[in-house]
Amino acid sequence: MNDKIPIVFVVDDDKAVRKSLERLIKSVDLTVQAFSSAREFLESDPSSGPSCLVLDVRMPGLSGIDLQKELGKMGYTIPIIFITGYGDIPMSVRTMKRGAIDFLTKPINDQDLLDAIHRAIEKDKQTRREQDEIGTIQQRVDSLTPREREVFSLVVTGMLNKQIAYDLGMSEKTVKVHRSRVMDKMQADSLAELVRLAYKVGIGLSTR
Amino acid sequence: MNDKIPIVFVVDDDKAVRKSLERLIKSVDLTVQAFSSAREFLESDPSSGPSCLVLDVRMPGLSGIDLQKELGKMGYTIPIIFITGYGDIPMSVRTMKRGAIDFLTKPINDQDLLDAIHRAIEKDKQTRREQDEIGTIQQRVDSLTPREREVFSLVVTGMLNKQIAYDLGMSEKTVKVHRSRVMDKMQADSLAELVRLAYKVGIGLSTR
DNA sequence: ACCTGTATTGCCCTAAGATCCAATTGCACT
DNA sequence: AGTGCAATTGGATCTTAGGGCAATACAGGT
Repeated sequence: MNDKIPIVFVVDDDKAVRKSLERLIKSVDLTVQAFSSAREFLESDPSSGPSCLVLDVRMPGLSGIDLQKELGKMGYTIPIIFITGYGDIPMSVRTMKRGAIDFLTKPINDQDLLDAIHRAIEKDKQTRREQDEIGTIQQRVDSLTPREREVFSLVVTGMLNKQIAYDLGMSEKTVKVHRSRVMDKMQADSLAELVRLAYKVGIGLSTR
Repeated sequence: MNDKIPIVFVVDDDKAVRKSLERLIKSVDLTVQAFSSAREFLESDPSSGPSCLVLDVRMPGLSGIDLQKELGKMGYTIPIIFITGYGDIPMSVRTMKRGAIDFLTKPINDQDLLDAIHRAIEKDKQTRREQDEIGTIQQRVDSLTPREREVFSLVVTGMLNKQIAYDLGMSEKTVKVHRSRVMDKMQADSLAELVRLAYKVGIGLSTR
């Protein structure tokens, strides 16, 4: 997934600006896909590879700010670089607080934009790496039966089979069986590994 | 440590502004300490309790921006809220990218500032909690002998005593002794706990 | 009625970890 | 020379974990 070619999305209602940005971005061998409205971007397929979004703040219909909020609500984490001709400080600060990578004012300095794009893509790659990893782990957790999950969460807190058995009202042997299946399904070859996996998906933290 | 009374530091060269900010902040039962220059703040004792910094961007001598950079270099993580009468977008964005909590323009809206202060203090509390925790763990790690540390880092990757012994060229018995001491010194009562501790100080991650 | 998946438990055996006691070696510091 | 710490190893014992084999029980779906 991470070895795909990065894509830079551009959303700006001004055709001349889009053309100019596309040229600039292509000049450093990045792939570009431009949209003339936020709506259009929202209706496109989300990228499966590393990407970022160069977004005009001010547009008719859904503004860049609105789009950022919308993507946030939807759980999208694509890094955003704002560009604008008519911004003010409170606006730039709000977007930065919401996680924007950068907020550039026109006239845009080409190098600043390209730097921001590269930072954004690196960040997206990192985010995707992490999300891929927890996604894989979560799938394994999902494959556990309810009982296995219970045993799992107690095992990773460091409890002995004996204690787990008492807690869940079952025999020690049963715990062992579940425990063994958990190790199998989670593809962990040691308790240490299992604890690490649990940590990443936030299991067994209730005891702290 | 975290139960101490929060302190709000104010750094502004304008006496009238300082007075006004002090009044505002005291009105919500927070403790304030004001400085008239960045230098003065830098030479004061760092706060041991939760705190934040309300900082004027523009000042004679070391500016607010400079102070932020300086604190960054020194590894200080105190949350900063900038206030300014003469700012521009690039400046606000740079400070936000460097981690500022907020960037407010004059005339300052009282409620906005108080909200930012509360966010900042909450964030500082959280940071301190985390740093306290890893500090405690690190102390324990430091109390380990070199050999114990080696065994430690291999144990938390899930290796068996037998394998560790082979890797380090010692007998299995010796590994057990070190392992036992590690558990003692780290105050871990289970392997799971030990792995968690290691994770927090970044030990045993080289294998991933 | 039959099959599958899940949950459960017993018995037995092996491997691994935890503890206690005891002893040797090497190094740095006094 | 003597002390103290770190590293090392052996032996004996006890507790845990893990796996194999077998069996029972129950719920759902075909």
